[in-house]
Amino acid sequence: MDSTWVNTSLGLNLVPLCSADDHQAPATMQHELERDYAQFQGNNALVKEEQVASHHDVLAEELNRISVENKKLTEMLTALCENYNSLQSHVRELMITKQQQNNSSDIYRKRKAGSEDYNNVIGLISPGTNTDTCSISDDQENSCKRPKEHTNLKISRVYVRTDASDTRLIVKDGYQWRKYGQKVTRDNPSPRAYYKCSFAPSCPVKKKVQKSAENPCVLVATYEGEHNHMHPESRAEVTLIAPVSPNQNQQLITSTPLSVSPSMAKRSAPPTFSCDINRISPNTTMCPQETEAAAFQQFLIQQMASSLTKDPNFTSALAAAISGRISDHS
DNA sequence: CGCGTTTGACCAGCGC
DNA sequence: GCGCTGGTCAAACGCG
Repeated sequence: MDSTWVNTSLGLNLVPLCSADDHQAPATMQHELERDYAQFQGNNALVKEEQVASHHDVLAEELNRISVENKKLTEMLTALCENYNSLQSHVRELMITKQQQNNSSDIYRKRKAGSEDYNNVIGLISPGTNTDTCSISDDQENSCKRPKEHTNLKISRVYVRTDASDTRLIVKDGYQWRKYGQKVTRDNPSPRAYYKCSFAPSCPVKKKVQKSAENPCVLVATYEGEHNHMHPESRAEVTLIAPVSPNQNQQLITSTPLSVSPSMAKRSAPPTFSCDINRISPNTTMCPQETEAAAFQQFLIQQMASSLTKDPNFTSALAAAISGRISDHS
């Protein structure tokens, strides 16, 4: 990796340090400067050459030190990129493994397998409560649906973080939904709510919302079908809703389809995730695919930042660089 | 009064 | 065939 673009300057913009004892009157300081200048003029030419040579040595030493520091930072950046790539490939392998398991197993013909899959995905993407939410597109889940009714149904899931105490099964995604049923399922104490898209009478999209069995702070919204109409709002509410709001304590972050979907498998190249951070802010207009991509990028960035701060080599090198800068100026 | 929600009943698929 | 389960329907209800 080319290191020339890496700015090794810490940008501290330090002024020459002086001790507390040096707070002298300006007149005194000027007097000392004049005395030093007189001494300087009094030196012979040999002394001047020695001083220039000494100064040159100092500069050369400084240059070497910066070069070493630059090299060290470049190595760390390279290692970071390698870790990022390995993490990405690991996630991809997990997705492929899961897809293969789905293909090879008949359990997804069973109805209950669908809800088990919910929990598996949650455990895979957010093993703890530290992560927010994500979604996957899952065309393959068709296999666990009634084959006569759902032949070309597009199914996607969105995970929404909410209050565990919030019993409302509401996921704001900008569309208009009409609730037509609620059911308590066998493997989850939380009821499942059934919604139909009510924006267009002929819209076939349905939505199921249920709290995760493992993490009651997570709402799982399953979308079936595709809308045959435009989004009802130009500014969709598929947004991150600030948790400070007491009534709408929801944080919806979706991710790039992690995919288990045949559509993903058809792609010529595996999905890649750039390092651009698209901060999801309130009232951001984003389609579900865009929010998924942005959220997954953010998830990866958080993972990278977390691993960086936990890396003792990185923190020690950073501390050394800062202290080196300070000592140089003092 | 219109619209959305609630909730018990009903239907269909699946396993035993 | 029976029971279990998920999904859907529709009457009752509440709210603005």
